Amino acid sequence: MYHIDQRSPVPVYEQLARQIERHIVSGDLADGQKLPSIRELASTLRINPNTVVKTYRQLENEGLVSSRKGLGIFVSILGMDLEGSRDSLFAELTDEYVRKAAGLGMEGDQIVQGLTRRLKGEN
Amino acid sequence: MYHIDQRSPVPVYEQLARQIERHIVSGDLADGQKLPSIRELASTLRINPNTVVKTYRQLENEGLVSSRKGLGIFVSILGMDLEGSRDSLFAELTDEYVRKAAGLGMEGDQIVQGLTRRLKGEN
Amino acid sequence: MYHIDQRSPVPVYEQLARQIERHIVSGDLADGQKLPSIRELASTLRINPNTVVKTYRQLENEGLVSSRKGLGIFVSILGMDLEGSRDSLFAELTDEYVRKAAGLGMEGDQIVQGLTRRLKGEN
Amino acid sequence: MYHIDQRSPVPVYEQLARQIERHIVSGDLADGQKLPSIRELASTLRINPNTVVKTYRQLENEGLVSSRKGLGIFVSILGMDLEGSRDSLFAELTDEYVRKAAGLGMEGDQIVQGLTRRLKGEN
DNA sequence: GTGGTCTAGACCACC
DNA sequence: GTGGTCTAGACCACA
Repeated sequence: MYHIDQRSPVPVYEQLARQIERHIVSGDLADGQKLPSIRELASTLRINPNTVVKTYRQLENEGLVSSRKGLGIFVSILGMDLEGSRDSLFAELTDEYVRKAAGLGMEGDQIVQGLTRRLKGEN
Repeated sequence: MYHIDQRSPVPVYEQLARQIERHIVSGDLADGQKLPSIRELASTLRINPNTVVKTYRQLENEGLVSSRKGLGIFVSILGMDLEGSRDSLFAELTDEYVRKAAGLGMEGDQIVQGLTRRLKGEN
Repeated sequence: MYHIDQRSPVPVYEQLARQIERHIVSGDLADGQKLPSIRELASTLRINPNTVVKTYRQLENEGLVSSRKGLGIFVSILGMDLEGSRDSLFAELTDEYVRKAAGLGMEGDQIVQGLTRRLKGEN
Repeated sequence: MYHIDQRSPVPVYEQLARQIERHIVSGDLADGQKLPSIRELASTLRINPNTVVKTYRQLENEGLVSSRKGLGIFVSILGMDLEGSRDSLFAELTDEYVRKAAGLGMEGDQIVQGLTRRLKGEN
């Protein structure tokens, strides 16, 4: 479900938070839905439970989830502009992608073509 | 010339190495060309010379540059498949991009459309 | 356990890496075994922790060890041809030895005899 | 004639000095014999003339050669115990060899056997 | 506690 | 001037 790269310099809790954030913003995780328990998620991803705690705390600080003692962690996005957030995150992703591809000497059309080909599984 | 984000979790020496790598692989820095001296680059980027040393050492381990005492650091890509490296790096970038966008609930066509729109500056 | 010659032109971190490499390749340090912590080894050898970091980093680049944050550095030689590495290292040592002895005017038999005598402690 | 490893941490002038020392001690270079001129040796080995100067100066400090202005550098080993020096240098070489091989888990007999095999070109 | 990064500043070898 | 090594000491992330 989630993909963790232990060797990445990006902290594990950060990688996880960003992935969950995308799932929430995409609507994949609906409002009010319960997230996996800390122990369960830690066990599944083979990471330290403390790391999951940190992830959930961060998401809570960002106002994406809220914890209810004894019950668990729940998606909590009342009144949030989901579509706006999604577009904003996608714009960030895209800019980073274009910037790095530009560093490889590629320009607009080439990037689009390269992406299209890759999506078709041609290379 | 190079852009360092001090707040990124990616180490400074790694950010720098990846940017120089792209410049080399893109052909922007030709074989045999001299890179900026350690002290000069450190001064320009306002980072410690040791950090630049670490960057150059990493590039040397990757076989992209070679250092000559008293002379400097030079691009050294004899017998390297530049085009292959470029394609490989682009494929990595693209896969990461697609994976993250997929987390936002987007599929192939939507991603291409979103990228195209962004490149046209429509949003 | 390890012996560092501060006056040698060979960098301290390199001396240490080569000695640990031999211990690993010889099987003295088994796969998965934990190496001494950076601070501990630095303290024992009376060198700066950063120097040990450099040693461990080099061994990691060579694929002999792998580090896990908060846990330590571990021997990691999955799928490595240990015996081949050992033979290769021994061949290097031997060639260097023979080359230098040849510079002293000694030939095959004399070298073997000299070595044998020295091993017996006769001189 | 002489073999220089530019990537070695051992300074070039030191590598060269040790090789010439061995040639002198072995009798290969007899007393009074003229060494190659600085420019000639530098040109042959493709190193900086200053480096050869440093080598010759070091050998002079060790009392193995003496320079005569306008004439050149000459082997000068009057009254030296050549055989003793040779044995001493060989003992050093051998001890270093045995120590490193021991680090690979090899003991006396194995080392002798390995050396013999290598000399016969069997591996 | 662990490893990892970064800074500051020193000294060395080579050109 | 160049790169290379080492020390000292600080701060961070992870377990």
